[in-house]
Amino acid sequence: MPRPRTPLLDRRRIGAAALRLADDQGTLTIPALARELGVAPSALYHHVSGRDEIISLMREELALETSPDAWDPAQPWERALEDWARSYRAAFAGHAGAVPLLATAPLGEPFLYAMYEKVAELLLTAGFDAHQVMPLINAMESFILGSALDLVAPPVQVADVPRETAPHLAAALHDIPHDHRRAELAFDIGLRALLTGFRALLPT
Amino acid sequence: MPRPRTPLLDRRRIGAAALRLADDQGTLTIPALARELGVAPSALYHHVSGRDEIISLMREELALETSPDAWDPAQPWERALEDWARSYRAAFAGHAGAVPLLATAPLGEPFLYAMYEKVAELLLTAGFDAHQVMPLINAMESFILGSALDLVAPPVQVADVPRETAPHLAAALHDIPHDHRRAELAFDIGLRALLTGFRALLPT
DNA sequence: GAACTTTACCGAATGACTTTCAGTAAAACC
DNA sequence: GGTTTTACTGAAAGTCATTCGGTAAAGTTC
Repeated sequence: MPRPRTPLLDRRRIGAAALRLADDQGTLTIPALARELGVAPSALYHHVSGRDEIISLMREELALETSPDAWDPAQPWERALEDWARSYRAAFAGHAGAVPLLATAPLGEPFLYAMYEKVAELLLTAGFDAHQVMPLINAMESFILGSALDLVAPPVQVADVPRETAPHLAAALHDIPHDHRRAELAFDIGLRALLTGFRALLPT
Repeated sequence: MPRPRTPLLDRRRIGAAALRLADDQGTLTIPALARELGVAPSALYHHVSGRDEIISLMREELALETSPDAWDPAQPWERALEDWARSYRAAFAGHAGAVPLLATAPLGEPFLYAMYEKVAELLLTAGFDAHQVMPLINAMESFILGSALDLVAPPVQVADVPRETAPHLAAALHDIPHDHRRAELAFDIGLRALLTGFRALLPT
């Protein structure tokens, strides 16, 4: 009830607990988060302005958890870009339950600028036109974010598709896995296509 | 208070009003939706099972509003696929405020099967391997959905980027518009890259 | 066309949620 | 040692989604 001997909360702990909670519950509520942290709900408001800021802290935590050496800008640009995209998506995939929460109040935050800088340098030194760099980064990010959402999307169920009215769809669905590999297949083919398309933009 | 002479509600009206409301308010609440429709909040529950179903109706309404002849499968596959992607994204862009709501409980609904069937036929007759078709569709969809979210994402502000610590990012941000054209540039370059990459998958 | 059933709404109530604010006592500072 | 700051609690306000019993019109059956 009084001030505790040693602080129970800080922004880092709040973000981490929120991410953990959202990941396995699929939702984030202040009472549940407070319970997880062993404090009263109102205590949180001495550290953050509200729920939205907690979600921002979750993204920050996600970024901190992602190892910064997951990709190396010194490699050939295609390989480096691919590694970046994969590690970015893997960060989301590691907290699939929280993806809907993280995806919707999107990514304009200053702590991402270091990442953008690294990718921008990569693309500029690879020879891309300066005017193309941000659109390229944004396109990649859109694909990655969309793929993260796809990860938690309900798959098209083969059984639901009437073979008479949708024969081509039924054929395309044949042998497609229904677990996480479905989304991975889509991510793989899309990522490779993007990289191929990007390469074609380079001056020869 | 009694039963009205003529019904005030049906699922179509609910979906349309919800989409309109979410689009310009950015949020969807049952009381606000009921007010928009001129009924008590509880009246809605005689037509839908709950808020989630209303969101599903919003997507259905979005699909209905999208003109089905926006793209023609009889055209060359690259052109047809591009038109499909553009009309798909345009549907989201026409209700940008509702995108966060529509994006998160995604697209596994039966009323989309007709669209999938059309695209599947397109890709199969174009000569793509049957095993590639669903991954290709999913990848496209992820990119489109991510691009729709990007539409409402706060852009990286050039002013926030310190030129000393992020020189390449600052260079890449030079001359990049801050309005909707930013997202369009990214969508354009990404879409073209995907199409180029897809073409490379075809057997010669 | 009268009795019955069904339908489409209202109003009130419940429980969960976010957020605010006035205490409170320990910590930190001088 | 006294004052101020800090980090919490507890209660309360306001909103939301959802449920349920009531009501009178619409539809249905004979």
